[in-house]
Amino acid sequence: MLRLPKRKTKVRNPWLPPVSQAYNLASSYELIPTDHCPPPHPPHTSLARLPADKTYLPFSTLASTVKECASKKSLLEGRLAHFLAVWRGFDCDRYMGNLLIDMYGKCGSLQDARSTFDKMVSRNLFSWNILLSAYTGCRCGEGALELFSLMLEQGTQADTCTFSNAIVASSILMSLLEGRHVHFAILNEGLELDAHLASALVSMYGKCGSLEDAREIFDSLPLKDGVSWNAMITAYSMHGCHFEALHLFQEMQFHGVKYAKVTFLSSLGACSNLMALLYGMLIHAIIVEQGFQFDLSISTALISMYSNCRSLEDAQCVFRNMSHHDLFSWSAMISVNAQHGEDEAALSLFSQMHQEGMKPDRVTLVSVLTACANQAALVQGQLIHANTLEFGIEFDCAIENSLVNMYGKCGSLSDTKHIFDNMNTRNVVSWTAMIEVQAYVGQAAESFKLFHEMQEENVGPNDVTFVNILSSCSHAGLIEEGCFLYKAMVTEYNIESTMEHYSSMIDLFGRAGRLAEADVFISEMSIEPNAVIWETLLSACRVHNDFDRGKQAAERAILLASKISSPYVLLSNIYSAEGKWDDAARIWKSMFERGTTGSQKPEGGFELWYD
DNA sequence: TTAGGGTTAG
Repeated sequence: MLRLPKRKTKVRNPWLPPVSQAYNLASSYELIPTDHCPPPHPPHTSLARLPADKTYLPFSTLASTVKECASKKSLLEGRLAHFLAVWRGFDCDRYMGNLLIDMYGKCGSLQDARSTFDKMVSRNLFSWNILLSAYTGCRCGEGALELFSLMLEQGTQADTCTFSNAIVASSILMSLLEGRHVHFAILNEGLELDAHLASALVSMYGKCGSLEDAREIFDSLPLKDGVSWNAMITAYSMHGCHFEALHLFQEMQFHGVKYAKVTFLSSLGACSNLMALLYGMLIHAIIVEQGFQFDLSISTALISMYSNCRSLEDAQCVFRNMSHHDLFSWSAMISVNAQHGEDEAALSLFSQMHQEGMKPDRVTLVSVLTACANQAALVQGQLIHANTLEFGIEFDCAIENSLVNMYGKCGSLSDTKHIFDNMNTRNVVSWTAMIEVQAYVGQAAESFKLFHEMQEENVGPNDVTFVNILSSCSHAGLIEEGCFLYKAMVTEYNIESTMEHYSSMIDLFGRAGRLAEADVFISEMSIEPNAVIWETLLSACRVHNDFDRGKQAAERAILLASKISSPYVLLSNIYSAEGKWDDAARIWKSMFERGTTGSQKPEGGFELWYD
């Protein structure tokens, strides 16, 4: 690490008395715990292995060592350099003190940074600013704002760097009030916004939910750099304004601003949310053009984007083309496969990951347990359950929820109950998973009991809880209870009906043969019914021999999803039941003519880009 | 000589 001048005299042992004295001195500065004896040999660092004359290092060499330790985030060597600075008496120097505070901050040791600052004989604006950025760097917003107030109290004049840090501290705390106070102070000082300060303000207002303020500052900037653009794009994506985020992405190119990794990650997130496959592919092309395609986090974001845009094949292609995989990309691909119903592939990826020596974390386990649940792969699920602690993962609510789901779907009710009953904390997902299991095995009474118990324990039901409880009513033929709960969901719990709720209600009426009521329910839906709704009605019509209504439902279902085979089959069954064999044959023929299901994507692929 | 903004992926 250090480049030292060669010494002519040989020093036998560098750790003789003078160093011990320095060590004690360092201990008195709380650099080294006082109960720690001086080491018989120097600590194992590259700095310590250097010749003895390191104890007589010139100031400039020590200063650059401290800087290097800061950039390498090497706390141990940084401490040693501090120790040597104390020994040489350089620690009283303000410049050295500032460097040391910065080093400790960058190495994440806020306590050391603070104690070095507190022991400084003389401080300047740099010292305050460096300590402030140490606080914000360690995401300690409260400490940073306290220091900011202390600084103003002591009459130190703040500059743009100080304010910039105070703004960052407010956004760490997500405190719009604090942020506005600091902004007001900046205006009061009459300071001009530089790029740093402006981006910090844009980001703070964005994080605190005041997009108008963020945009106003962004628009007022005469010269915007990449960071300002990224701050604004991130603000939009954070608040679901995905169109605006993508619009800025385009504008950025128009203004000739260079894209950065962050830009790609947030814009890919926007494409994911909008399910904008074509736009996502366009961004993928730019990523490849600018050489970002080998970045692990960008590749993982691409996998996620393609998966959300329902293009599993493209997600797999990105994964295949990665030079190596980290925990994030493995977990993403396992989760993507599980989400697309490719549970066997998810399990095989998990074992491949294991073979390659990659240890899973809790997120991986949650995904792989979902795959086990969907596959009803009890043995594999049990194996993963048994190895959880061995993977170094402690049981928490999320893992236990996945286990409840897995054992439930695998039909092992006693294991499900055992896990559920022994959980330390149960959230809405835990209760909902348990209600689903009971609904699945047809125990409506049990699911109602759980529904009441969860509320007694102050856990409110969510939209998914209602999907399961309604499905439980439907399976048990409890029409009135189902209608009552649906009404309560909308009026008392203020939960908006989703397509799943509507589908459950149609199923509820349909199973009971109350087809006219189901029809009325569909006509009163607040959203346009999709193919699943019509198909649910169609199956009920087939069971209860209401052929005319069934034909109408089938027509609607086919109109909305012409490539799904089930409505054709059901309609042809209706015609067969009526003895209309020609019509039945006509439907079969049109089903084959129209082809099968599959996602549509533009011609050509990007496999070639990676060659 | 020393400091500051965007942290996004499962």
